[in-house]
Amino acid sequence: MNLEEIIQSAVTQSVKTLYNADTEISQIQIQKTKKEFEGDVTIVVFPFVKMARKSPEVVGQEIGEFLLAHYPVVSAFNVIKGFLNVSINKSHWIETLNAIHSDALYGTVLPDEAAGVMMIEYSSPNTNKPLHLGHIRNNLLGHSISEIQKANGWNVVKTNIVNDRGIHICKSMLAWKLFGNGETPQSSGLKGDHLVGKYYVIFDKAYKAEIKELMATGMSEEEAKKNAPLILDAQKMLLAWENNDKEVRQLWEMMNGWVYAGFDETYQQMGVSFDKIYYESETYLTGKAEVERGVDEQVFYRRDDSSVWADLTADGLDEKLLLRADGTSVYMTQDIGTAKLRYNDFDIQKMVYVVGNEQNYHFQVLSILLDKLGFAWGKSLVHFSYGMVELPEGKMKSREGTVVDADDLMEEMINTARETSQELGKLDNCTEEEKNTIARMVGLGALKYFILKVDPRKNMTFNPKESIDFNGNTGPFIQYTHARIKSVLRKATEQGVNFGTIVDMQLEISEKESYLIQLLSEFPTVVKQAGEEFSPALIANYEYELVKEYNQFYHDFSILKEENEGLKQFRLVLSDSVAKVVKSGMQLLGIEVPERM
RNA sequence: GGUCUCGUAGCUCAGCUGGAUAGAGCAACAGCCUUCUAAGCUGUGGGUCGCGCGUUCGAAUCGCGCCGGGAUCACCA
Repeated sequence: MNLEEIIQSAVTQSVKTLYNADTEISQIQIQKTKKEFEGDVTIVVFPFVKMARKSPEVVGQEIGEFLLAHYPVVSAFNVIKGFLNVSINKSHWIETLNAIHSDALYGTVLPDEAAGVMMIEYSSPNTNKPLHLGHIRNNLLGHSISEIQKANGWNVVKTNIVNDRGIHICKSMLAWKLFGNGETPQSSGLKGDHLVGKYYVIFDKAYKAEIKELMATGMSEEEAKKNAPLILDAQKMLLAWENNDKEVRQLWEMMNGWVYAGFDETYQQMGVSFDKIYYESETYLTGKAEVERGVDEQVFYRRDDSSVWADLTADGLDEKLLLRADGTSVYMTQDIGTAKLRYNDFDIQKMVYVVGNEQNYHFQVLSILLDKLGFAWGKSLVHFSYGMVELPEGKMKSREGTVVDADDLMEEMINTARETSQELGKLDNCTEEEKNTIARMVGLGALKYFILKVDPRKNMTFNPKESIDFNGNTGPFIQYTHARIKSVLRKATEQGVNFGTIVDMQLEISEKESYLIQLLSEFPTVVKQAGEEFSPALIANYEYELVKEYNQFYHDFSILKEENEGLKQFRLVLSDSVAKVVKSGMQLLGIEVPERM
């Protein structure tokens, strides 16, 4: 029984004995005592006032006395207004710390035989341009959520669907063919995805110029857009691709190859990975076949022009196109095909799509369609819908060149971390290699924490002019605390100090110390909640609070210089436990923590 | 226009399954390194929780209505 359960049953018993009334669990509200009051946990007494027919103060007093008399974990209490503040026996906290310290996997649940597969799709890039800040949020959330669900006992399969076909990639291909002069990543030194992105931009410029020219001859904008030679050529190329034209396919494979090499580098730097990657070029045909099956089974219908539709009016939605009249597939078709392949490949119990909130409607529809097609998890698929990353001026726009490039940003962060370390002279005794490793950890830690600490559902603002902080509520602050603790533990080892289980349950520990244990004891609940709510932000904010408290403790108390041997060992165990929870919490965020910094 | 979503300090964000005087960080100002890492600690100032009504012993939190921002309602992905 954990503390909350103990208190719950204690309160139930008190109310029964004192007022002869039954209480439901939901009526017993237990919260952490606010800092300005004495005590560890607070019981809200208002719900019992009616049963007792006495004032809140009296009820609080009576329950408090009962608890104190009958439950040894309770060491004191006070009542303020309708709040019963209860102090918990120090020995309970020491026992709790011992339990935490001896549990190597503290806070995480290993998947057992019965645990199902949770497939998590994230990243899902197009192959026509490099990754940007929006993708960073997606990737970090996807990776973190995967780690969190693993910690909650799921067998997680991380997946990625690469949108490698379609008109967008043909645009880059065409521009490269026309204007590229055979440029390659090798010849130019450009990262493959950036090189392809460059030609996507070149296409767009040339295309716009053509539109302008056509409009000068009196054509309307709409017509010009449809009739510009470049777009017509791109469409021709797409058709050739679909018809397996050898030359087009070769060019496509070459340029996509460049992009994948580039993406791999970015993913590696970001620290994200996938267990299974799908490509739309390999799934869209399956999608078409599934849609045809839907027609056969009469869950979809075909119109006179031979386009295929799903009628979702019964579900309160519209009719949705699934195949065009010319038989080509749309976005939805591909997602159905991908789902089918995944269904065949894995025994999926829960499917999670990490995709921006602009696609809420799409996933609402997809869920219904998959359900109609008989996928067990269709109805319960999770669209982990996250908000956009915006600039102070609003949305990032590639046309206006305000897109924040993922590679650039990461590099910038790492450089800043390196400079900061240098200024502070922190790593003077380290090798170049160690310095680089730490700069990378810290720079990326700052970026990742900055993004993950905010509620994923909300839009967030990134100001490129203000660099991401390294002080305060930041990743480096948390990493720094870990490094600090590790430093103390190293010194303890050097001095031959051993610390393990605390045997003296009567140690005089401070409020700050017992509060730290209380915080540590919340970690498993936070991990569970983060899993249920799909929120890395809960972990991030928890980590911050823990570390903030620890730093106060660190400032106010001596550890190695403490003369009382029992206390010294207690503080080492406490510090070690904080470091452990900091590390595993950060690991759930995909952030590494250094031994020194 | 329909649907969804957000609005908390100058800025970035917590708190939202109703509970005490609404919290952090940044920025500003004032302190703390002969002591385990000062990327730290302490203090000061800073709020009509968008507005109004309702439910309640109690509302930033729940409901309704406004106002303001965003998303979406494609034979785009």
